[in-house]
Amino acid sequence: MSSENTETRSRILESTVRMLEEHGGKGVRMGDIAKESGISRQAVYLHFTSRTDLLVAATRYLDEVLDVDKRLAPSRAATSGIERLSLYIDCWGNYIPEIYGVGKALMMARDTDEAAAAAWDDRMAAMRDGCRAAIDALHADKMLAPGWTRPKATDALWAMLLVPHWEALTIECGWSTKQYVRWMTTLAEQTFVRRTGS
Amino acid sequence: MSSENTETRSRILESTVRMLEEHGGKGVRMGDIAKESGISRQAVYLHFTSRTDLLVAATRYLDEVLDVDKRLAPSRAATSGIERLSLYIDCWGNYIPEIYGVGKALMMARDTDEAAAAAWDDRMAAMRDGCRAAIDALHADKMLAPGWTRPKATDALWAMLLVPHWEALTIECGWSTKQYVRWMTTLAEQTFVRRTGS
DNA sequence: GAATTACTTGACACCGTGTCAATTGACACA
DNA sequence: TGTGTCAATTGACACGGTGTCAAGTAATTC
Repeated sequence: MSSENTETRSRILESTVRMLEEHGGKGVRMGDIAKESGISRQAVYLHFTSRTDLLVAATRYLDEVLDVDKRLAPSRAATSGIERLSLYIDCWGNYIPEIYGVGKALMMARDTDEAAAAAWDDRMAAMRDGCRAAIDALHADKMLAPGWTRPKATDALWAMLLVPHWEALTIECGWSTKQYVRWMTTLAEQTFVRRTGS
Repeated sequence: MSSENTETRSRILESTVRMLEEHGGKGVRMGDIAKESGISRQAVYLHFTSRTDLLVAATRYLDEVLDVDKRLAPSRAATSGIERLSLYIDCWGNYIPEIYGVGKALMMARDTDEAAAAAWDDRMAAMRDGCRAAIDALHADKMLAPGWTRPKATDALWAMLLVPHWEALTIECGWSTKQYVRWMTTLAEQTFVRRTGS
């Protein structure tokens, strides 16, 4: 059921993403999604076994639409650690606002639903891999700032890139995505890149 | 009702804090608190109008117990901006683990309860005041790093000190409070304190 | 014309919060 | 000895949202 790819299934996913985006991930119920899809509430359960299942599918769907792999390509192709780091942050910083609605819904579902927690943790683990890769690249260049072990640097980079930090700066403080990306890049570079006395 | 200070009321508050602490703020229901207080569920509602009301009262109660004002005194008495900044971070970093359970519960309640959101925002605004004061002190010393306006620096400091960042580093990554405080202090200093070419 | 598929309708169980009304037991004061 | 009051108890219930179940419908296919 959740593996098929019917027309209706896609409509549900589209509505879900649209509504979550619109409402910042908050207060969107199964019934609302059904209505938006021009379908009965129960029909949604014909395609997704639970709200969490739907949310998880929605993130996957969105990742496909946004072509995450393509977006990450530049960072992966970087020739230096510094470049890799800044391209990764750029990529991530522009990605967050696009997945924020769905992500927020999933983050909130975490509180009560074990499966949602696992799904979100999984995504964050993937993000962490990106951080680790950037730190490793820096290390390979012998450009990792002194005082850091690679795991600790990965922890620190990962933590500063998490969604709530973005949320605070953009949504609460009103920073633009551009400002956010600039600041996180600066912060990461001043933190993790060895200072060469030029 | 919520202003009185009966024996039972205190027992409820104690149980609430204890249970939230124990369970990391998750999955503690009104009935659980009642049971823990040796009281019926309804009796809790005799002292607190709602779960949110109870949570808010619990944070206040905890602040009293922890004597927050006293803890903040050293930072307030600092004679330089740098000192103020680092003492504030030290204070905050040691405070978070003690209020984490209650804070987490309040943060989670935010999602569905307007009043909880307001209460938490209020606390975060207070924390922000501390940040602003530290940045202002730095500025007064002409030690605020170039490139920062005071509001932007306040935003950035505030955001990096938010609970989810602490949560990621300590709970998810396993850093100790000491490590967290050291790192946040370093991070804040390297970010906001002007570098004097010594 | 019978079976299959996708969907609808409506009822219902479960959970946790919050409300209500009737009752109990203790203490106070007269 | 009663009367009033106060804190708390008991049990029932409403509400909102998720998830389940069973019966029915309408279109497609063989």
